[in-house]
Amino acid sequence: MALGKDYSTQQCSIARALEIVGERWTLLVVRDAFYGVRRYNDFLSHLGVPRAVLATRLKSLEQAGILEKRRYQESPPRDEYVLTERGIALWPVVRSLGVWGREHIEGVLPMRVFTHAACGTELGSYGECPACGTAVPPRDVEMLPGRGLDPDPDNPVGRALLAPRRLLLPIETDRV
Amino acid sequence: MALGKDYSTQQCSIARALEIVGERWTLLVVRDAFYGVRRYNDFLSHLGVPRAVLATRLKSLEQAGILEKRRYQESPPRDEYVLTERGIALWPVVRSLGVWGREHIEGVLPMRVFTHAACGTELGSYGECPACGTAVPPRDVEMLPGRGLDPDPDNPVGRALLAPRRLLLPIETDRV
DNA sequence: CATGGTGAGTTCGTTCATTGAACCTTCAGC
DNA sequence: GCTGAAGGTTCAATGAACGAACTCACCATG
Repeated sequence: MALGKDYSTQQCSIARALEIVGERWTLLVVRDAFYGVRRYNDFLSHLGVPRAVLATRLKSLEQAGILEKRRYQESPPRDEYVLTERGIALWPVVRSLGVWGREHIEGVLPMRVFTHAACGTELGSYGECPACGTAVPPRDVEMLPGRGLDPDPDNPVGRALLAPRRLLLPIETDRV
Repeated sequence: MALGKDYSTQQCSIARALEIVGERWTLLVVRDAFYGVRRYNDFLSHLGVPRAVLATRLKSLEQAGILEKRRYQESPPRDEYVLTERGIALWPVVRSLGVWGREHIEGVLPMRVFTHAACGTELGSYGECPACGTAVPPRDVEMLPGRGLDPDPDNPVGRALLAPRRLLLPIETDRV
C-alpha cells in the first residue's frame, strides 16, 4: 500500500486498521510473528521480502505498538521483534484470512491446522473453539502442518515450522 | 499491494488470500459492498478512490468470484456489483479488522454498531451474537451509526448509511 | 594482526502501481 | 442538436517495491 497510505476520507475503523496493517507484506510479518519468528534474518528468509521493505515494516509495526523490539544480547547488540498485546489482538484477522483462503480459493489445501491445545479441537473461522464454545487466545493454539504443506528443505524457518508448535513461542532454527 | 502481487514463495492460505484481497482499496470496496453499495459512482464518491484504481479492483474482484457484475437495466446498459457467497464469506475478515481498529487504535470511537437483527444484541468480537450464542450471518446483521460517526452531508452514500440498515441490502441514494 | 563470517541493516537504480485530471462513449430528456 | 449522467479509459507525474550491492560492528580463526 502506498505510504500516501491514509484512507483519510474514511470515517471507519476498518480503514484506520488498514492504514496500519494493510500495506503489502505487513500482515505476513505479523503472521510469522504468531508462528514464532522473531529475528530479522528469519523474517527475511521465510518471507522472501526485500530487505529494505522488511526494515520499513518492522519499524512501522513497532511504532504502531504491534511489535516490540527487545534486546536479547549485548555485544554484538542484537534485537528481536515480539508481538505486543495489541499485536496478539490481530489474531482473529490473521485467522479469518487463513480460513477464507483455504475455503474459498480453488486448489488451496490446508497448509496448517490450528487446534485448541487444551482439547485438540480444530478452531472455527474466528479462532474460537467449537467444542468449548470460547475464544481461544493464541497462546493456547497449537499449530500443526497440514496436507497441503510442501516444505522447502533449504529454509531453516520452514523446517522449524514443520513440527507441531504453540503459537508465539520462539522458533529454534538449527542454522547451518 | 503491488501487482507484482504474488507472495509466491509463501506456502500459506493467508498469503493466497492476501494476493486477492490484500491490495490497496480492495477490502474497502468489499466493506462498502457489505454496506449495500453496488454502483460504480457510489463506490467512487464514498471511497474517494481514483477511477482507474476502482475499475481495476472491480475487475479483479469479479474475476476472483467475490463480486458479481449484473445488469440492472438495458439502455443505457448499467451494471451493479454484488457480493457473491464467496464475497459474503469475507465478513469475518472485515468484521475482525473493524473490531481491532476500534479497540486498538487510540482515539477511534465506534463509527458503526452492528447488532443481531433478530434480538438487537450487539455483536461480539467474533461476529457472534452473545445472547443467542451463534454466529450471525451478514444478512441478519443490522448496522447502526455509532457515536464516532461525523457524517459528510455532501455525500449521498454517506447520508444513506446514517439510517439503521441490514447489511447487503442495496442502498437508496437520494441523488441530487 | 589479517581474514572471514554473521546479523542487521542502508543505499541505489530500475521497475511497477497509484494518483488525479482530462477525455471518451452511450443513452435519455428537452 | 444540446446537455447531463453513468461508467468507464488514457496519460503524465509521483511514489513505492524490488533486488543487488554495500556498510558496520562484532566475533572467531590461523
